[in-house]
Amino acid sequence: MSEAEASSLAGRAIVARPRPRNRADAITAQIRDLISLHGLKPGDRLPPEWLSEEFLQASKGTVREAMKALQTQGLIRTRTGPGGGAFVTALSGEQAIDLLSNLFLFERPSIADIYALRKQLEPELAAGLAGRLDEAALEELRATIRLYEREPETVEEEFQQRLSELDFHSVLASFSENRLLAFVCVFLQRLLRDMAVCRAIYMTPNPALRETALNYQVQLIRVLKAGDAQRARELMRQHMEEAERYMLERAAIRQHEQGRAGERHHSPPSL
Amino acid sequence: MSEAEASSLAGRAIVARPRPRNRADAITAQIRDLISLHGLKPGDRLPPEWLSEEFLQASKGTVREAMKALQTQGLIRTRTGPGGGAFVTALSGEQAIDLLSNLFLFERPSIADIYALRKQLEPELAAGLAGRLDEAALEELRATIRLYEREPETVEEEFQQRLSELDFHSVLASFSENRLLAFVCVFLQRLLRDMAVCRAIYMTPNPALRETALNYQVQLIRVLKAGDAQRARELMRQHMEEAERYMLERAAIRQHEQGRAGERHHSPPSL
DNA sequence: AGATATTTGTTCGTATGTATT
DNA sequence: TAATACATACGAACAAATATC
Repeated sequence: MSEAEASSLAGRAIVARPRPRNRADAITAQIRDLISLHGLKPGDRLPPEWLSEEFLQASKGTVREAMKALQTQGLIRTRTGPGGGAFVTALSGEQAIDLLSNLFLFERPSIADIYALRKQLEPELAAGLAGRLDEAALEELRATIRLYEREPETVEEEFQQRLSELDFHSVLASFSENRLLAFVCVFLQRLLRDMAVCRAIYMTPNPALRETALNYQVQLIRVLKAGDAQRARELMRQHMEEAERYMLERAAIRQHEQGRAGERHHSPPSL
Repeated sequence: MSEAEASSLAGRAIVARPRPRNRADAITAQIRDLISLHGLKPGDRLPPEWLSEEFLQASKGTVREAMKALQTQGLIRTRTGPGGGAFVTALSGEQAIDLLSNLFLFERPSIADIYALRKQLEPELAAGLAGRLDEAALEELRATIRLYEREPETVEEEFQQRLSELDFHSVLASFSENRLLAFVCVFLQRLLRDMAVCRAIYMTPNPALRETALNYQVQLIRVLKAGDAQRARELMRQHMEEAERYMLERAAIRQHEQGRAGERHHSPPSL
């Protein structure tokens, strides 16, 4: 069986598209199909005739609406002026995370939920990087560490340092050859960042944790350079477990304090 | 420090929004902020005055464009008729996966990439479910298995059975209390489904694999019912490793065959 | 540097469709 | 059934951005 046959068969079997609710949605699907059918790649310009009112049998406003949908899906971007028009783009990781962040807007995962994944994935990420980082990459990691090397003086600085600590993990992820793994890790970090509880926790000074985290990361850079995958995995695993323990503990204390105060802060979701 | 202070501080520190490229984008952001600020929840109706041309200082078409963006982000849905309008919704898992699928459209992850995550996550998922499934859930799993119990007779049936096999994992995920973990697992399954290579592999008959997969899943249901988390984890780990081994092996064979034939099928991305 | 052509972005008025009461 | 309140769609004109000559 050829690739094409397989593709069409699978396509028939899998994609059960919902009936479009209006003209704009139908056009969105139509243009997506055209892109797919013609194998357009990022950077390619959409032929203007595909977007013409005559071809689509819709007015300019409706077509614009469809384009806006494709745009927010990260599939195209438009440019004005001569030679402008709609161009195929690849959805960026950041944009994808922004879109995904809406998924857990109203029903946030718990700290334990997030760490259940981090504990599994970040060690693998670290292990996969052992012996594969060049000097420039190592230096970038060291530079990130330097941002929280010194004792913080203000609450704001404390907070910024914690964010940089998370950044360390993002930078690490960015070096992974497994884009999928990197993406999920960065997404998990972003979820942590955005959680109100975590943000509050991040602002409570904790010199001891800072010290040990720093220690982990210095060690990690060393074993990554040495190419010891097993040791890197183990280090990260310990780091994750310690971090989770700390976060859960602080969250419990906070909840207890708030319970005593009798206050119920239903903080609005941060979009 | 209060929750509100923490939130605003963090907000300032984290969200560095790119300047909107046009009026519609600005309105999109503005409305999102209004929803967030007023703590609107799924089901709530957006006050019509927020969408009025006077308030937003924009025309109908532009406002509509902004609404279309919010709609494709899964944040609102609109209803016609009296009492209709724009309503806040929670982004559904399916819609989120659809949005995410665009991320790896042009640069697909490899089978190894996907299994690097599946191997870590699915065993945890299984372990977390041990002893927590009621009879209805167990029955749903058994029903899924029945779909590929019998020997397939046609290629199409073979293919459908493989999809049902993947469905087993989706159903399993749907029972998890960790929505985040469930989401990532289902997304990984979807990535596998959509890969052209996998679809081709799925169509090559393999009675032995079907048999062992079935065996794994029957055993898994048993230990889940018995509440043996450790055994569930181990079973799933083995199943994942075996599945990966098989997929990689078949992919290598396929590539070899195609190399001999001298053909290069650049299959268009399936949107 | 400045005029010009091309293409997206925005507006306004109007008309039609659709679901509730 | 009819009136109502809302979304959806159209089209012509105008504004803004940007590449080319």
